[in-house]
Amino acid sequence: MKYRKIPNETVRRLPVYLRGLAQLSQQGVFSVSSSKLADFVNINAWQIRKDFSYFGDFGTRGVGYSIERLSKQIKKILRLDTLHKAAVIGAGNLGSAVLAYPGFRTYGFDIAAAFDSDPEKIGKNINNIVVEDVSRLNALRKRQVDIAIIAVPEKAAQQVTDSLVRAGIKGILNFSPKRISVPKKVKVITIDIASDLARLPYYIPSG
Amino acid sequence: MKYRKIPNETVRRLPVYLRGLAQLSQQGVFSVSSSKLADFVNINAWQIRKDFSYFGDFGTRGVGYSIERLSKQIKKILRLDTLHKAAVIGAGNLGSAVLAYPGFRTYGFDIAAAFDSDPEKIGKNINNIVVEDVSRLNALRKRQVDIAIIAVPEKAAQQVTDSLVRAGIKGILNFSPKRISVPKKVKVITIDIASDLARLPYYIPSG
DNA sequence: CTATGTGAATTTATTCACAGCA
DNA sequence: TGCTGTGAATAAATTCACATAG
Repeated sequence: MKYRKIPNETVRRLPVYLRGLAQLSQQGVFSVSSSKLADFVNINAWQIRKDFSYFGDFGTRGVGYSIERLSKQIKKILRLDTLHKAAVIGAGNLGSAVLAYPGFRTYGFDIAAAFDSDPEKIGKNINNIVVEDVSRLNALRKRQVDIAIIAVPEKAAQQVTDSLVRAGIKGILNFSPKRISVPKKVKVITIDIASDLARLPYYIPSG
Repeated sequence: MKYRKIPNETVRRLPVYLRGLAQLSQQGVFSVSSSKLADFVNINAWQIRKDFSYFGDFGTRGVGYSIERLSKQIKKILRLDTLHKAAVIGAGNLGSAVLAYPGFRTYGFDIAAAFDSDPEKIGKNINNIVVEDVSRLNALRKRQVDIAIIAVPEKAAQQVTDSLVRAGIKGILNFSPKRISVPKKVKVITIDIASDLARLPYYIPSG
């Protein structure tokens, strides 16, 4: 293997592989070929092999990949081998859903705190987490939280973002459709639910 | 303009333009140039012009684009000019959040029904919609619902999908991380929240 | 003989640079 | 002059095909 820039699309697929491997592992399987994994996660076998090849030789020719070894490698690449603490900002419907969402455990995240500005919500216990006042966001640095999930109304998004940046947050999962500005050292990944829904009709044959 | 295949990525951006235009319109603006819109939605001006050029000549040289005209065109392309009724399957945390999500109105969707299998939830009123028994999914065809949003636990996803397909659903927004199989006439767009969170640490400098 | 790993070919998407119209 | 629309150039990602290792 020699060095090549890793495509963004490859990085996007790695978590999918990781989850597939976790499921296979739970089924008691120890080894898998690229074509088996392909069926399982619905991505072509050659794509899988190409993706892995950017990082090194993970498999054994004629045999396949060791699920444990491969999972460890992917976790390492994605930096999921160290614990990441995350905070949820906004304890409304979406924020509560995120707090209760079981899917994050798979990747080893610790959802460690929740914040809101509404006095009605502050102090409430959601899924074993007590909602704190959003004015205390600056304490996140000392609590070693480096990831934030923004689930606040659109108009509050930028202000919250600014506070998060000041609190030393390094990565943001943003559910607000509003573009948010951050210094370039901070990585933002946006999930724009309404836009995704909005392109569905395009693919639906009319009539 | 001459015919060219429309890139998927272009389709992905159209809803973003549409929302930007709606916001500008609300600010009382009637006309916008590609570079103004570029600032607003955070996409390059040349990208915007190229995207529009796939569909025809929307602008006026030297002037820019009429916001009303352009919005209408994009809605037509995305088939958002006809009403689409959508149903939410799963009235848990995520489903409830979706039911209450204000962002769909922007694109003219009518969230018309909600379903769950849990007797505790059936009959509950969430955001003015009464949760129905999931066994009644087959009535969706006659109610002219053509889009479904799946917010059920992973293990129920495929079964629910099969029912939806039988009920004549044409498009699915899928929040379940499990791959779901559908006949190819049905379009699925998946939002995989956990995977998106999982690639954040990759972009965060270690240490 | 099987399944990986990877150059090369192809396809897709982005970026540029500027001709052409208002 | 200002801003669109678009070929051509570049870059990125996917797909192929096969040499190579176990």
